Amino acid sequence: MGFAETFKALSDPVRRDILTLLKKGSLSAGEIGSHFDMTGATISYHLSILKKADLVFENKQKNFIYYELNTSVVEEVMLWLADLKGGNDNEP
Amino acid sequence: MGFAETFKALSDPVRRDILTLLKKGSLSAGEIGSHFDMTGATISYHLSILKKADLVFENKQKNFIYYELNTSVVEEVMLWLADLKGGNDNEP
DNA sequence: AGACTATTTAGAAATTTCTCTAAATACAGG
DNA sequence: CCTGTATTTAGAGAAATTTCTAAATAGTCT
Repeated sequence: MGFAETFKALSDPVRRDILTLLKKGSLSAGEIGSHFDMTGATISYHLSILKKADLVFENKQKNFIYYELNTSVVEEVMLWLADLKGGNDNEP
Repeated sequence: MGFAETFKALSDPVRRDILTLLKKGSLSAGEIGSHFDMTGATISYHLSILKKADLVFENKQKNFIYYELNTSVVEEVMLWLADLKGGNDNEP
């Protein structure tokens, strides 16, 4: 719930690739994992970081867990950057 | 020159604070350092990372080095995020 | 040139991050 | 209930990051 966690989450290439994958729609942990050359445990670790940063949320169905992009947090990060760039001094 | 470096650079709170400081205008390394409770060497390390990520550029004057925010890279990051969020599939 | 100031570089220690293997949990379906 | 599949948790090792102190550069000014 702070930018710290969000930016940290975005700082890893694997996690950014996961988010890009999720752009087209929700995917199960296994489906996500199949795009990478790493164990499911490692993917699970990355997903947990994205989840803690609120960049994704999960959706249990059967015994699959589907992950979905949380665009509202992406938007918050964009606002932070816009403020940095814009130099508008009216952000609290 | 890649997002990897840029996001990594943005992932540290000290470096984000430096960028926020630079929002109001350019500052010398020493002036930046005076806002933090760390040695000048550590600030220099953070500045080098921001510089490698092209998030700031430097400007020598007398024997001071002034650092300035590079808003164009901030904009590139915003575009990446906009694409992620928007799901507009027209980005090359 | 010499002294002084500003900043960076080098090396080392503490901490954090990423990845793996192995084991645990959760749940579905016969 | 038992077996099988999907995912997470725990523990450990390797690699990267952050910070410090001490020393090196670079440039100014008398």
